[in-house]
Order: sequence, then C-alpha cells, then structure tokens
Amino acid sequence: MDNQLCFAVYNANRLFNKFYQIALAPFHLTYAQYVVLLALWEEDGLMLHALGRRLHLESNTLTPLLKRLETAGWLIRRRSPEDKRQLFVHLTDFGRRKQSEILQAVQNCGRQTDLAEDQYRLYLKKIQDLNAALRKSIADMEAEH
Amino acid sequence: MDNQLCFAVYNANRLFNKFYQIALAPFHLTYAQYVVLLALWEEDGLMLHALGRRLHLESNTLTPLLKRLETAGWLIRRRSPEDKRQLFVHLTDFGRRKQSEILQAVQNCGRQTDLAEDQYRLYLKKIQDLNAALRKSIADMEAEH
DNA sequence: GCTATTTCAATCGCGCACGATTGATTTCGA
DNA sequence: TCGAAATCAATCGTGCGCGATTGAAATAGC
Repeated sequence: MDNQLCFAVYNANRLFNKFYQIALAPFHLTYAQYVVLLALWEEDGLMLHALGRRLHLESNTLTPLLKRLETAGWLIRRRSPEDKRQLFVHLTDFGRRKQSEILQAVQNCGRQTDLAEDQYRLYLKKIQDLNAALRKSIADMEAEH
Repeated sequence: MDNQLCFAVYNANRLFNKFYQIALAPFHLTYAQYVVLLALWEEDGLMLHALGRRLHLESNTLTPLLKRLETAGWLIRRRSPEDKRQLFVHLTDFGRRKQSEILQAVQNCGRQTDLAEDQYRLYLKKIQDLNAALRKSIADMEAEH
C-alpha cells in the first residue's frame, strides 16, 4: 500500500493541508480559501465561473466558500449588471492589503522545508506530468463510458 | 498559482479520486474505502487503532467509514473480548473474494496511463521524499508552538 | 483497593469536494 | 417574436478529514 502512488499523493495533500492550516492560522484561513485568494491576487474581479475554471472547481464548492470569505471581509460578491446570471468576485482593500503579509508568513513557515529551488521545480514538473497523464486516462475512461 | 507545488498536489489528489471513482464504480466503493480494503488485504484482523496508524487516520474518520463498509458487507467490526475498548476489523468472505477482481479492474483502467514501471517508481520516490520533508517541516512548526 | 491517569472508539461540528437538481436569465432557432 | 435550448449561480445530499469532546474501559500510583 505504501508503494501506491495514489496513497503517496493522498498523504502529500493532507500534509500540505496541515502545513497551511498552521501557517494560515493567524489569518483564520483554510487552505482552499487561501488558494482562492491566490487566484484573486493574480487577477482580481474574476467571475465565479472563470475562477472555477482556474481552480477546477464549480459553484457547488465555490458559492459557500466565497460567502464565508465575504463574511470575513476578504472579498465582495456582486452580480453583473449586463448578465444577471453571473457573479463578479472582487477583493476588498483588506484582502488586497493582506497579500504580502500572508505570503511572507507562508514563506517563513516553508523555509524549514529547505527544498532547494531546482528540486522544487523538479517536483512540480513531475506532478504536473502525472496530472496530465491522469487527465488523459480519465478522459479515455469517460469516453468508453 | 500554477507554479505552486501544493496546488499541483491538490489537483493530483482530486484527479486520483476521480480516477478511482470511475474505476471503482462497479463495486460502489469510494477511494477512501478502497484504501481501507487495501490495508486489510495486506493484513486482516487489524484493530481500528492499528489501521489508523497505517493510514494516518483516526476514529473520527474511520468509525463512520468502517460502518458503511460493514453495512455493505465488506467487513465485520467486533469488539475485543480482552480489551473492550478496542475494535477488531475483519474482512468478510465477500471482502476477501473480491480482492483480485477489484485490483484487476483498477489495473485495467490504469493501463491507459501507461506510466512506465521505472517512471512510476521515480514519481513515488519523489513524492515520498516530499512527504518526509513536509512531516519534518510540520513537526518544526508545531515545536515552536 | 481506590482513585487518578491513560487509552480507546464514538460522537459532534465544520469545511470542503462533488454529483445532481433547481430556477433565473440569456441566447438561439424557426 | 416566441418558444426551446443553453448557461449561469445556488441549493441539496453524501462522504470524507479533522479538531475537539465524551464516555467507557484499562492501567498506574499511592
């Protein structure tokens, strides 16, 4: 079982969750909420649909998550006037201003992991390759219903 | 954000979940349930506590999961007579007999991914190294409270 | 022997993920 | 133009993960 790639990835994901849980505790953010903020720091004012495309998430996950972030003051949800089906997601001043502090805190926690830059890149590349292979495999499986 | 290792791992985990969801659909098993069965196929009659140590899970997750597996006929939960706090988990005949069929089905789905054996091993090693680094990092973070 | 501590599974509450459905709004097609 | 189809966010239900607590049972310490 410890030779199963899926199990290693499953554990890696849970370890990352724990890592970010500790690192983000001062900000009362979960890992999923942090990822949403990362996306909005890259490009603010995304529509829920566009945000979901980047994170591979849909409204069933994002709607309650965004509502919690809105309640906590990180962002504002606003319906588009042109198309009343769509929802714009805008960072608040607070949400924008906290970016550097949060990234700093995460980096500070990560320093101990002392993954060398090139090693980090290698890991990243390997897992992205794996993801591509998995996406292909899943597409094939769905094709042959 | 796509350069974040955590995000790549997060996506890999969700892709594996989807992969196994499709592969295990004929057996009405979730990925987590499949992992529990994997552990029991390796060693049957484990106590809940021991099972949890292998999977890095505790009773708050395992208790309801095992109850569902018991209801579906895969295993039996039985209290230890010597120590009535503890719970033995035994596969049923059904649970044992299905092993080869399930492993076959999973392997059959995985054939399309055509990850070469040595490449699979490399991925596995890399992620296990990453996990070790994360565990160390988390331990350090918890130490400095 | 009797209490305090430890060790268990079980329970509770919350936040994801996600399949499925709903209902509002927009676009398409005849 | 008008009804059908498509496209949205929202909602619902289920199954994890997991921090925290509970209560039963066993062990340790006096």
